[in-house]
Amino acid sequence: MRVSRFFMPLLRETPAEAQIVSHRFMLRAGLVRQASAGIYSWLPLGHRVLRKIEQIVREEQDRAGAIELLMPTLQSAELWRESGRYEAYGKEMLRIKDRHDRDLLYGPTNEELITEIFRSSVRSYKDLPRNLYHIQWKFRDEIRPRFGVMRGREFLMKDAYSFDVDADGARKSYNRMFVAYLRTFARLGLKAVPMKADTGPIGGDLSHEFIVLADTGESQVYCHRDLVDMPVPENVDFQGDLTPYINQRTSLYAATEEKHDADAFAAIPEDKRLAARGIEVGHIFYFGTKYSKPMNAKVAGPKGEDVHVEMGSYGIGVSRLVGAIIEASHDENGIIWPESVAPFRVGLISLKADDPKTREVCEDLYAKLGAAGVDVLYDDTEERAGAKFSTFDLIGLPWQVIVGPRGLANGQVEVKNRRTGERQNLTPEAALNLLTRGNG
RNA sequence: CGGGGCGUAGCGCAGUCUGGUAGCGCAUCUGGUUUGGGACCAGAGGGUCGCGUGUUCAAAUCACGCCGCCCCGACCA
Repeated sequence: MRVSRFFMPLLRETPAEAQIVSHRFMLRAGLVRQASAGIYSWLPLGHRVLRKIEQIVREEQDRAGAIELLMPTLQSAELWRESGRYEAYGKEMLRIKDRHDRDLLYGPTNEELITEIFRSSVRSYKDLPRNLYHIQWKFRDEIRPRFGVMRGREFLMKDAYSFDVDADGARKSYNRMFVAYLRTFARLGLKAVPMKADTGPIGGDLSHEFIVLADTGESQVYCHRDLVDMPVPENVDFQGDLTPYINQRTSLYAATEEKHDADAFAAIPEDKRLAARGIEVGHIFYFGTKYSKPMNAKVAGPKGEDVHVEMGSYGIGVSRLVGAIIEASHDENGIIWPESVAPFRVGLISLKADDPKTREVCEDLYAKLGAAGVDVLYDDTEERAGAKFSTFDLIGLPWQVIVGPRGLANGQVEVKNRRTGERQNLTPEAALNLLTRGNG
């Protein structure tokens, strides 16, 4: 993509409403624009990041055996009356009437709808287990939206729902999501710690929140320090026994404030105690028959008896993750994207767009990087060099290739790593080689 | 929803107390000089002062009502 043809409205000054660093950078770098309180338009740069996160989430859900579908944003109130939550949910739920005066709602979550889909189609325990998920916009009419996309009213969420014939199976489904989440957050460049959590209005007796540690986090959390850098399971057999991965983590203390046990925390060796702020990026629940009973979701068991299915639900805040990643990865100059979610992998900066030699080298690199499958944002404008440097540091692409007459006099371009600040002077061929390595 | 604050050009703000017909910086456009870390000079464009009602010869400024947004608290992926 050429900057001269892209749509990337940057702000040089920070809008007054942005209080935390991720919100400031998201506005300044042109990732989002607020449409109204807690509701955002995603501009091209932000949209690319959102899609990349979504894709990683999708791949790890699929790997763990979950199956994607797509449910609507608007739901009929009828189903919610069945579960009793139409009354219970309160003002957080946005209620709408259609032209026939029928009650609709903008879904804050989808347990009722997925249960309806399941109960109308599945009859036998032989069709279990199943885990169905979708990635869809949700709306919760927060009393006070804040922190940009971290606490919006409209947000993109991955929510999965598991169905099992018994509690033992449900526990296995829960464990599969637990491990899938560890892998997902690691791929997003985050250190997320699973913590014992409050189940809230969704209910149930087994629940973990996945917390990214950040000073601006909304939750107070307590855990054993070793959990933070614990390596992520590789080459997982999701059909096999996952309990060792779970036990490894749940045997160490980790809890959010609601579930905090001061005595258990004090039992941790002092140098391993960690009390910190955190951002909740995922939440998994096992809630048994909470919805299958009132909504009568049953299958025939092995002996021909009717059993209410055992369910769990598993959320990841996709749009919130954009903010969380920035909170966890930035410096004073701007965002530092992990390679896996960067809107472009490489920024190609022409320092003198009207110099024939500079342009020739840039165009050649742009074409060859593109041909090698590398996402490149090529600044071909006639802006001044300093402005371009500031822009690219702000938008945080992992690599910058800086091309100008001064370097080309020695046959070299400069490759800068955004995270480390490390610079190398290389021939254009060597730069190309470096940036296409390991990029299929 | 309770408490506090803000709404004036795309962004950041001054002007409001003490009414007199709107200004600064950045951004934008034109011309010129520049050109490796947010250039300089000259000129230009851009504002129903959030909306409505009222007071007044006259309202960004005063009064009342409404709307929007932000911050602190209780709730949440």
